[in-house]
Amino acid sequence: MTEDRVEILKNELVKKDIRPSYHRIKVLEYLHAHENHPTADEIYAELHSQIPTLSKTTVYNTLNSFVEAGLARAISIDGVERRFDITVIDHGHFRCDRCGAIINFSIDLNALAVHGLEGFQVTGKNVYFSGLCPSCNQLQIQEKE
Amino acid sequence: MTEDRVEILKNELVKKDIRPSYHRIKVLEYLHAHENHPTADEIYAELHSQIPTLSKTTVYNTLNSFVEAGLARAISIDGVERRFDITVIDHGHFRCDRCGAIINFSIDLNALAVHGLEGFQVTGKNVYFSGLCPSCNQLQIQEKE
DNA sequence: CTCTATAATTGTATTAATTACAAAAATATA
DNA sequence: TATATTTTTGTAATTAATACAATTATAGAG
Ligand SMILES: [Mn+2]
Ligand SMILES: [Mn+2]
Ligand SMILES: [Zn+2]
Ligand SMILES: [Zn+2]
Repeated sequence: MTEDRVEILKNELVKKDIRPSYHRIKVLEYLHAHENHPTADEIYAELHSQIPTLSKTTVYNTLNSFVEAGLARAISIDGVERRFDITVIDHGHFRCDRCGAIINFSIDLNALAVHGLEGFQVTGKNVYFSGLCPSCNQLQIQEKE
Repeated sequence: MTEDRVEILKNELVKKDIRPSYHRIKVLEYLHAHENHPTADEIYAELHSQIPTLSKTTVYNTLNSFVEAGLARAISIDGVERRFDITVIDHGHFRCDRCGAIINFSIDLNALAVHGLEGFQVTGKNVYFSGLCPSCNQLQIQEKE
């Protein structure tokens, strides 16, 4: 990890009024390096192997503060565990029912016609699709033969 | 509960290949009477007061079988607990960050332009919005004064 | 109707994600 | 340097949901 890379991460935190502690930088770095929607536990497992003193509570606290500050977003597509995503711009999430993979897709939410939310202040939008990813779809077809 | 009402509920279950046991009819009846997206625990609490022998496991089993059969849908908008909805036709869900109310809204999902899911088989679609409902929005404004 | 196989239900134990909280360590400020 | 504040730790608690074996109810055969 180069010095200026750390500076960029620090700056990202400071801009959101989050003090750039060592652990917070590490969590943020992890999120940038793993955009496949990791769980808190996956983040902890990886970072704990590098930083043996790291506590799981710190990982949870850090992730929650990131979400609250709008630096990351939490997605709860399967209802079992929350996952974290450093990409906060609007996009949808597809979850494969078979292999569990979570894949981004692009959507134009502004084009979505909505009725019944007159007078509501909408601040968050999540679109979750589910089904079978291409490879699992193939496997499913082969099994039926 | 009139006799023919029970017959209609029974028929609804049989059509989905679910045997119409007493408990299952009661859970289905509850879902029709409470379309405000109850949790498994809320359903259990109410039915348990009428049927003291009812087990929570039965409520969970029943709800899961309803979802699997496409008779109801599960929504996990807050990431904490699953909620159940007897309305399976496409609609979005708004959750108020302040009072926790979950409100339906109508959407035209077919009009939603999606890119990045070529080759995927999409079988489920969920749209979750969040923010402030009209009354909570008013309260929020008043507090800031 | 009686017997038996199958399905449904119960109740308890267990799992697992997340939070609560107080003590300890680190950091910033005077 | 001394003190106040923030961060982190570690453990305990919470809680939604599932696992599973025992019990009860139901349906079909004879
Ligand atoms: Mn994403
Ligand atoms: Mn609904
Ligand atoms: Zn897959
Ligand atoms: Zn509200």
